[in-house]
Amino acid sequence: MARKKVKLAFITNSAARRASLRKRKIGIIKKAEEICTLCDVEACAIIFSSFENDPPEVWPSNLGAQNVITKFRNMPEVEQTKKMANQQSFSRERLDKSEDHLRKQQSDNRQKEVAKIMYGCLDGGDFHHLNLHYLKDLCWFLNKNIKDMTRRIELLKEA
Amino acid sequence: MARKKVKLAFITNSAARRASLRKRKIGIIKKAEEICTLCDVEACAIIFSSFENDPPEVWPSNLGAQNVITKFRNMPEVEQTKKMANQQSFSRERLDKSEDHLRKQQSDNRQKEVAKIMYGCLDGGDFHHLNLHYLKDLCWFLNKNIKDMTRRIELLKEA
DNA sequence: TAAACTATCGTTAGACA
DNA sequence: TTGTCTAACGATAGTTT
Repeated sequence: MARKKVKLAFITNSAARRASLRKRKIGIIKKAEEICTLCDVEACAIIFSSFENDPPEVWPSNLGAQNVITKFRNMPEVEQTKKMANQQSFSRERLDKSEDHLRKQQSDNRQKEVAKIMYGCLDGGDFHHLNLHYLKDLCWFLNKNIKDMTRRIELLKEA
Repeated sequence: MARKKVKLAFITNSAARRASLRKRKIGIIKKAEEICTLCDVEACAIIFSSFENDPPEVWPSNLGAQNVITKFRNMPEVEQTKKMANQQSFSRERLDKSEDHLRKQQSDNRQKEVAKIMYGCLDGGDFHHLNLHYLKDLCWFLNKNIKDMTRRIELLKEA
């Protein structure tokens, strides 16, 4: 995309690949932030580097991503795949049941986690000892709440 | 980004917002495909439209995303958040336990789902009755297997 | 509404520090 | 290795179908 039209294929040179990955990860996340701001969507992105001990890039934060994932999993996907081959209907039914159970547990876990964080905030604790990972989550969570509250204030103003 | 430098804020005009969302979703997914091809990463993206009955954009496919999500959830996130405030250690411990249980179930479900699809393939069934959603999943799954096999062949050649 | 178009803005490959 | 620079490539806002 610069100085030369790049061929869309695996970059064999691992230093160049690493450099490209680093830049493009930043690019994608910027795009994600833009679409979020401009169009007010809920979204998440997870990128696992192929370089073994790199941590995955998780956007907008660990917690933020998990929230979107939960919403995604709670979708009625079942409706879309229900009309599959009859021969598969039995195992499909068992799977659906197991998935429903899983989804319920996920919702419960999410609620517990969110509550825990909220309590942590309300405790008026000192957050200096928390690591970056957790702070990123917390930041996302607070931003989300501010956004929701702003929206509710706007609605009240209109009424 | 064209004809005019756009202000990075919520687009109040809903027709314009919708148009922007449509274009930018395509853009992001293209970027995701590129980073995947160039740098060989495992990644997924989920975008929920704020327009109510739009289905969410899920890339690379429903199944593909779920696979990445499972990998993400199986990460030792616990390690990163373990050293939180002591006052929270008890609920944290309970949560960890519950999360571990959840992860195990997710892995199990994933395995069942993948097996189900594989069996469907091996049955030599007719896929014409399947909907686009499921075909996208299947396509992703087969591509993944081809990629893995190609890699194994390359390794064998070297040896 | 959604395509197609295209001028303009944004991204990034390659070179260097 | 990562950060900065910038020419060239790519994405997209606004406009027209």
